[in-house]
Amino acid sequence: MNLVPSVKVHTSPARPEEHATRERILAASSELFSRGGYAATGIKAILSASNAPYGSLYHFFPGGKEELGVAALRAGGMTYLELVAMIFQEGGDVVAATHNFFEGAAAVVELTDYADACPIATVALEVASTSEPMRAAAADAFASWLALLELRLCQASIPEQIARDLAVELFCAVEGAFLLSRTTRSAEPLRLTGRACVDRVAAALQAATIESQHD
Amino acid sequence: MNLVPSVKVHTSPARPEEHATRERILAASSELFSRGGYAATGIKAILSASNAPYGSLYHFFPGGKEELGVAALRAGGMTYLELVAMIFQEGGDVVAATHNFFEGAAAVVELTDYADACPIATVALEVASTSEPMRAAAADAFASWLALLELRLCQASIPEQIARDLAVELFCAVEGAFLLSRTTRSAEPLRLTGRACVDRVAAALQAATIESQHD
DNA sequence: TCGTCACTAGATAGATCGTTCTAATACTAT
DNA sequence: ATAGTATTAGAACGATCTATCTAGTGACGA
Repeated sequence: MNLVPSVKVHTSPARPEEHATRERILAASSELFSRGGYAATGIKAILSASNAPYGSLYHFFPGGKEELGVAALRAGGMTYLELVAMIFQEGGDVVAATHNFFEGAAAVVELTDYADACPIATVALEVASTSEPMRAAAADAFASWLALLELRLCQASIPEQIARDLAVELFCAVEGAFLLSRTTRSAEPLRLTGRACVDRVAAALQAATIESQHD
Repeated sequence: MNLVPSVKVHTSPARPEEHATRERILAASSELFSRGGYAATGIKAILSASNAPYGSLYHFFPGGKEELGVAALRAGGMTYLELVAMIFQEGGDVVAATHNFFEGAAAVVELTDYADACPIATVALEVASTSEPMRAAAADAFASWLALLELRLCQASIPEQIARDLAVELFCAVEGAFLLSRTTRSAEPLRLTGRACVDRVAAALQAATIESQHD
């Protein structure tokens, strides 16, 4: 008996999320959905982009296109959550992080010819009134971003209630700027609202600091 | 010869935009596109919603669905421009107008069960990278709103450069809040960002007023 | 060695898509 | 009355959509 794993590892189901084909389908879906929307992106386009056959898709996603849409929203939500976590590091400077976030977003939008912005927004608006599972998945993704942002602002000594509101305001500013930037094919709205958001975070931070001196 | 128009007026081509069927198709398109998106809305759904046959659609919109999409974006842009003009009246209080705008939007979103928000945003994100005519139509609509908003802020004695930036910030806040409200099925984001925007307009107004006293 | 299971592969079905087509109807102007 | 134009009406077409189905492959355990 050979206790040592064989030379060829192949697709080992040891780790639950190691299915290469599944990941390829998911990555292609997330990208294509976020760019052209859910309804406009066909199954065939996803399969050819991920080099996978029909069989694999319905093997990994028995629920069909809608299950794939939910999974893609979740994947996009996780990816962006990690991006936010990367930029808004624990104990870091939230003002600088806000600046870096908007600058990074503006750079990405320009580099991708105004195609890649928010991985959720396009689909979220599309399905908000027509697919409850997908709407809920999008809402979960948004909520996870807001929760992390609120946490970081709190950790920067901003009061919880103000931090919560500020997180929503930053989110809305980013999403609105994404919309305007993609539509006008210009990164200026992102940079402009970025500067405004930096000012607001700085003001909230200063207000919180001054307030704490009164104690 | 009868110089007086006959009793029955019928569909008189005297006025260029009097085609009832055309208007019905356009209204249905604008509504359905803005709710479910461009790709997900079929021609048949539009025709049955507007009680019109195929023949009429391709008679009034020879360019097919894409021309209809462009026209719907233009129509939605005009409708919203009139709404902004209604709320931000010339010589009116821009702070109160900002408040009214967000409150009105929140009320509409709630009344329509989170279906009707921005008539442009969903389609704009969908087609930004795939249909240049529609992308341009959406950009034109956005630009017209921003221009009017900037004008009203200027007329309220806010310096032009600040007014321009503030208009973009307000736009982004509204659009982001629309996205979040529709996705989470709650009007709270709209009211929250509304309060923040009111504060910012008030601050810009006060700063402008104080600045003018130095002269 | 054989059976089992996970996955691959793509043909096929049935529905729906956007568009075009012919024909009929209504109204205007002469 | 008649010709001409605008509009209506929906059948029909080819393309494409999502989903299902059968068959085949390769790895692993008994």
